[in-house]
Amino acid sequence: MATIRDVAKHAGVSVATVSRVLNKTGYVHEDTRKKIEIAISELHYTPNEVARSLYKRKSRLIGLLLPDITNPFFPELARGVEDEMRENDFRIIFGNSDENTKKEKEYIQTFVQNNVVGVIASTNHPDTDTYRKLNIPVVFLDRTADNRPSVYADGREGGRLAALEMAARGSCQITVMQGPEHIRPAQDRYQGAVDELRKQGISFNVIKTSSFSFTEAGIWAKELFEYHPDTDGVIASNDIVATAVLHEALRLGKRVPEEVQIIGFDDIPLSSLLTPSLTTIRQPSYDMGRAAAGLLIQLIENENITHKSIQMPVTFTERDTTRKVEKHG
Amino acid sequence: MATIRDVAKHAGVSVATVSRVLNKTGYVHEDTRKKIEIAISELHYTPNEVARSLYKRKSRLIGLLLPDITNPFFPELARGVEDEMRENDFRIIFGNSDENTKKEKEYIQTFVQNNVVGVIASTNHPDTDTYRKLNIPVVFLDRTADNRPSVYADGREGGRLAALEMAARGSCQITVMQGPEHIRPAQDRYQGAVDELRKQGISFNVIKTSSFSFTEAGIWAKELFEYHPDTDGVIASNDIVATAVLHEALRLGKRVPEEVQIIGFDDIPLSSLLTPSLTTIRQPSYDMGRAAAGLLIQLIENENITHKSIQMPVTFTERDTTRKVEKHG
DNA sequence: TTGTACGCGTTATCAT
DNA sequence: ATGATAACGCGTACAA
Repeated sequence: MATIRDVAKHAGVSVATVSRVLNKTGYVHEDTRKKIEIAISELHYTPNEVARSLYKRKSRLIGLLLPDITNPFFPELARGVEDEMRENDFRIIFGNSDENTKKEKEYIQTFVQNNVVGVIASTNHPDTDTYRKLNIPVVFLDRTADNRPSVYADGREGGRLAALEMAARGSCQITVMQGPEHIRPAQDRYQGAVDELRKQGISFNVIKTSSFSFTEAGIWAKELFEYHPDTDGVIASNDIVATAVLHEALRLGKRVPEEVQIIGFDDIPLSSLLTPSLTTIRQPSYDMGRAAAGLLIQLIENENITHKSIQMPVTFTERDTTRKVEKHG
Repeated sequence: MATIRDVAKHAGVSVATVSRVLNKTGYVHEDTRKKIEIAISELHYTPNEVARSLYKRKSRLIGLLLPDITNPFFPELARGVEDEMRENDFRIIFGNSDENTKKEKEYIQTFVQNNVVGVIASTNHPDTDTYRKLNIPVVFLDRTADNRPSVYADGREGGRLAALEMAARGSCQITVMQGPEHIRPAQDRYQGAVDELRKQGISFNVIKTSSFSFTEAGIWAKELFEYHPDTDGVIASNDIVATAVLHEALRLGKRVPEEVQIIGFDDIPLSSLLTPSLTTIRQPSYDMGRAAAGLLIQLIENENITHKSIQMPVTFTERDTTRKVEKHG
């Protein structure tokens, strides 16, 4: 790899001058600029980001920490982050935390060791030293932290919407699936749904689920129809669980949506390809990723910005696991 | 952030000695080691990876370039790569190429600028200067390159298997979906299926598809049943397309697998949750990711290794979009 | 066993 | 308008 020195020698100037044209800083004669540009292209020179980063004590790298890219909700987020970052010439060091505090810490540490200029994290423990003592900007994505920049969807409203629409479509033996306790957005959804159901005086059952994994989803689904066989409406904690519930309902010979209605949460890409296609509360995941990246960039470029958070709207996305209804409301 | 100098001062020794204990190199008295270790932990010192990388001209970073993390096949690969890399203390700079040569080039360039020690790439153009002129190890993942280290599944055998099993289950009006022309593994599968079908003297139709995107998959599916309404067996180019075909078949009131059998390719996580669940040719994606990472690490640590490639086995994964059959063969 | 000093490739300051 | 040079934080000869 050619260095700035090689370029300088090749062009017959000093490294300082080369540096000036590279960074468009200070004055440099048009002719020498030309010479230098020629030298650069002849030697295929590209600046060493590492040396740059060492001197300036900041890189063009950001850290992205997600629970598990294998969960279909996260690739959308990641892609949003990536696109926005790429357009602004930032690159991403990526890690999966598995919601494991130790892994989180390790990743955050190596992020810092690599001089990242900012971090986007989806964590259940934003209020720990791991993040609090970080002296670079952090944006929390999907999971919120009070008083810290974050981007998340309105889970409560989502839960409310799900309950509202399900009730409007005539289910009266509703089972609400309560997502993992340690995942705040899951609890928000749950609360939103429960509040609305109570408000409407509709009785309901609850099934607790402790993860969002594909393999376990099937278990909760079985449990649901075993404990509450008369269920005629399921508000699932997310689309993965909803998919498992749909699968199980059909396996049991129940007609969907005639006998059982199902509403998911997230709107992952495959939801629309299921049969029947899944009615769900949509989160704008890709846009959330982009928004988080945009916010982080602001924070990076403008230290003293008011710590703002962005709550994204959710939308009831009607498909075929719910019955049609006349315009209501 | 504390530097090695701070530690040295704090411990009353020189930076060289501190460096020695950090890297476990050379001799250092037990007592001074103790002092230094105390200083390190008191100052919460962690070495600056950037300075290290600059000096050694190599980092602990590798570049991972995938077409699109939003395609459900890739998260598995990525996760495999990540797990193996993390266990070996490497971190990952990640990018999506969208199979776009320009983005690829840009990413590879910044990978180099950041001193990555190796690259894992899933590209359709491995035989370009972008990769050929790279003087760090590269492993091609999923997409092969002749004579260069790569990890990929046996697509041809997969196609053959699909045709074999479909024929054994009595479909005789088979439609084969031919994946995107520029994606080699897609063509391998296709060829494998076609060869077997020809060998068995079974007639078949072909539907060409030019992408693996969710949105377009539905279009090919519609096309399929429009052009070849008498199809009683579909060999899809991957699980996404298969899912769309299943969706469309059911929408048209066809019974699956009684009237139409469907076999996908990949075995993405949701395949088993569809109703009926999808029979498919499984690629061990996660293991492929791990294998690629493992191979890359070997290449990094041992320059002069014989350029080996790893072909992973595919397996017929029988579920409910194909009919049951007595043990055959 | 430990310390001094140089170099990794840049940028920025200060002369010229 | 341009050049010499001191940092940035670390690792390693070489000297002590």
